Amino acid sequence: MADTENNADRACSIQASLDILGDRWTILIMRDAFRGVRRFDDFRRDLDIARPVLTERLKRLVVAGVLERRLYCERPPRYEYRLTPMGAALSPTLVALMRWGDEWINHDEPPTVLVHEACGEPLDQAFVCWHCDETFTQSAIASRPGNAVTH
Amino acid sequence: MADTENNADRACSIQASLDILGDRWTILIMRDAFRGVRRFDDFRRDLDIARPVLTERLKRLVVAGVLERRLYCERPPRYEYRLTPMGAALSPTLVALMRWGDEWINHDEPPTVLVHEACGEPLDQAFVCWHCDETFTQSAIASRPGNAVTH
DNA sequence: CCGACTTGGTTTTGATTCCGAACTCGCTTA
DNA sequence: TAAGCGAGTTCGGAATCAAAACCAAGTCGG
Repeated sequence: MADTENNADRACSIQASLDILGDRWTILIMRDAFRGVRRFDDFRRDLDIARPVLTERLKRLVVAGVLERRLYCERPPRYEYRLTPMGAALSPTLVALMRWGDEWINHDEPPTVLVHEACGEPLDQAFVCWHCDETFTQSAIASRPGNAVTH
Repeated sequence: MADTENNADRACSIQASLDILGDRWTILIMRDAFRGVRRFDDFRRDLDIARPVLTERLKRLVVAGVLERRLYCERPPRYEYRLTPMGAALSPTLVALMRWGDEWINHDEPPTVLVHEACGEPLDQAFVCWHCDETFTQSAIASRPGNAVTH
């Protein structure tokens, strides 16, 4: 391996994700989308974001395939922004962020609790090894290069 | 509740987390910290980030309690930045981001795979209901206000 | 039929923030 | 003595941001 290599060059899915999500507003826009916000002005009011910035961010998210721009009224033409499956797949990321904030910043007063729909009890996020059929929140985790890299 | 209320005002742990992590560089800095990067110039080279920006970000992360600035050499004085427990607790967030990038951007060639240290098999991230003793990756999830908010 | 209002933007105009390059400081090594 | 290194600080100029005004297409109230 060349010694000029650095992690920024190396393919990294965190980097790739942040190329789409990595600015001050985008993750908050996605959070709102999860909460059911769909319309331009609702995003704008809710986030208190400047219009041109919101316009640009929504466009980028649509291009990235995370939101879909859909006509919901023909005359006058009105558009709404909805989560695509790719966007909906962000839920573990947002949940992880929320739980981290709950635990380390808002400590004893989590503003929102996620519950198992079937039983109504609070739920947790964890790592699972389907092979060992084991669940753990601690980090008994190692990493190795994927199939794109030979080791 | 006042109708001027919006989600930005409302206490939100995602918002709180992003107040610490929410700019173009911070999450990448944390990723590097997880990979074992500790020194100023290593971060700088690895991320190709401007020095003043890195200085400011590291300071903020130390103030936030996510990194610890530790003297590792007395003469000349040299400091390194290490994850605190609060910082280490970000691993589920970073894993979620990585897996999302794996699945939706890098599709068939995940650059890095996480494995269960005990058995070496790939591991997954999921939601768990300890009450029902059930694990699921799909979203059978509802949310309700936490104890800080009356509904 | 006229004017006010709504949604979903675009344009324009300063104020921040960012980046690159050069400089500093304390110390080590040749 | 000079050169080099780690860890920053100090400058401009460039990109980005926010606030406010403007626009367009339609709707509603009187």
